[in-house]
Amino acid sequence: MAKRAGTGDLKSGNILVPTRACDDRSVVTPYFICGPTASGKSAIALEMAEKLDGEIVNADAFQLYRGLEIVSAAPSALELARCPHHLYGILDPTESTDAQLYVNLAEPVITEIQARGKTPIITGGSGLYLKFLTHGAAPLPTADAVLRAKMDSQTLEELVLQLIELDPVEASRTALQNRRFVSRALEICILSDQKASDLRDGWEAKTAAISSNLRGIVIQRTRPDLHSRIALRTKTMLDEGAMEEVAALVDVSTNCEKAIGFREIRALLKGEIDRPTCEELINAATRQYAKRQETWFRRETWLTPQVA
RNA sequence: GGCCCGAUAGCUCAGUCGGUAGAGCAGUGGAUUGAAAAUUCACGUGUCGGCGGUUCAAAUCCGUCUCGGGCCA
Repeated sequence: MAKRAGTGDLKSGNILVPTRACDDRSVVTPYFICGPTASGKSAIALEMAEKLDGEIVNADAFQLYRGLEIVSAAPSALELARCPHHLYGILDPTESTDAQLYVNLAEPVITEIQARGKTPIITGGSGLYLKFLTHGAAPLPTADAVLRAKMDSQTLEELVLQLIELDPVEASRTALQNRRFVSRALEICILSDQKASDLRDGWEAKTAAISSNLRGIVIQRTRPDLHSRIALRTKTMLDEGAMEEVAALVDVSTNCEKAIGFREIRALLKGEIDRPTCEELINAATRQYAKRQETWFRRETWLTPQVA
């Protein structure tokens, strides 16, 4: 395992690449394949796996789930057979997950692949998960379900006032209209009994140098191309069992039920909407998601754009 | 053929007493460190169906034509 010097208490994001200092050639640098949904990451990942003698590691928040294969557009059995795949269908739909949990799952898998002398091909579109994996997590307390439930019952204004009182600096940096961001900042203050602004402060500087040692691509397509691929995929999903899949998912975590298509297909199953409406709702949600992903990956300048 | 209703942003529609128009959705751009397929911010010029007319001024009133939808023949 290569440990980067000078990253201090960074828990992760520093074990994946050889350090420049020792230039450890025995560690195989992972290869990242990113891009918006429906851009064709899986196909390229398979190609790369064959070219680089690699194994594929999932970086998609919803393909982690078992029983959500069709809706989450996970690799098919045929694709899975072409090379070793990791972290697909490993969570129960009743479970929740988060970025740190993902890293905890992914890091051992990646180092193990490296230990076998194979190339980890990390592919997926969950920007935050990838960011945690590549750049590590700030030393912050983990989410607390009880506290979150309590905060969910408060108005945004109440939360904002509390944050301003506990940590005015963090409040000034936070988008105060964004309930998620406000409650997370507040949660950090309450759980750690420290200021979120202090805890987050040094972190960004520490991660600044990491990008230069990462390698990977971000797949780019024109919007019309991407939109037509999305429409085709939605149609295929619905034609090939997405309704049965959702019907079978009775007990799901609130996390899991946020999968695009889940609510829409449930409404279709209940007869609240018709098939064309369902398809269009899924398409629109997917297009919007793809746009957000493009915005996210645009900032990951270490990724080499690859026009598909 | 006669009568009635409608025609306004890509879509669905609002628009008061005449003062040249604005919502939702879609779309575009941004943010983003433990819910992220989440959450959130910003962005609205369009022959107001066409042509005439009245008026200082027409999406708005009048006439007429076109296209929908309905009712009566």
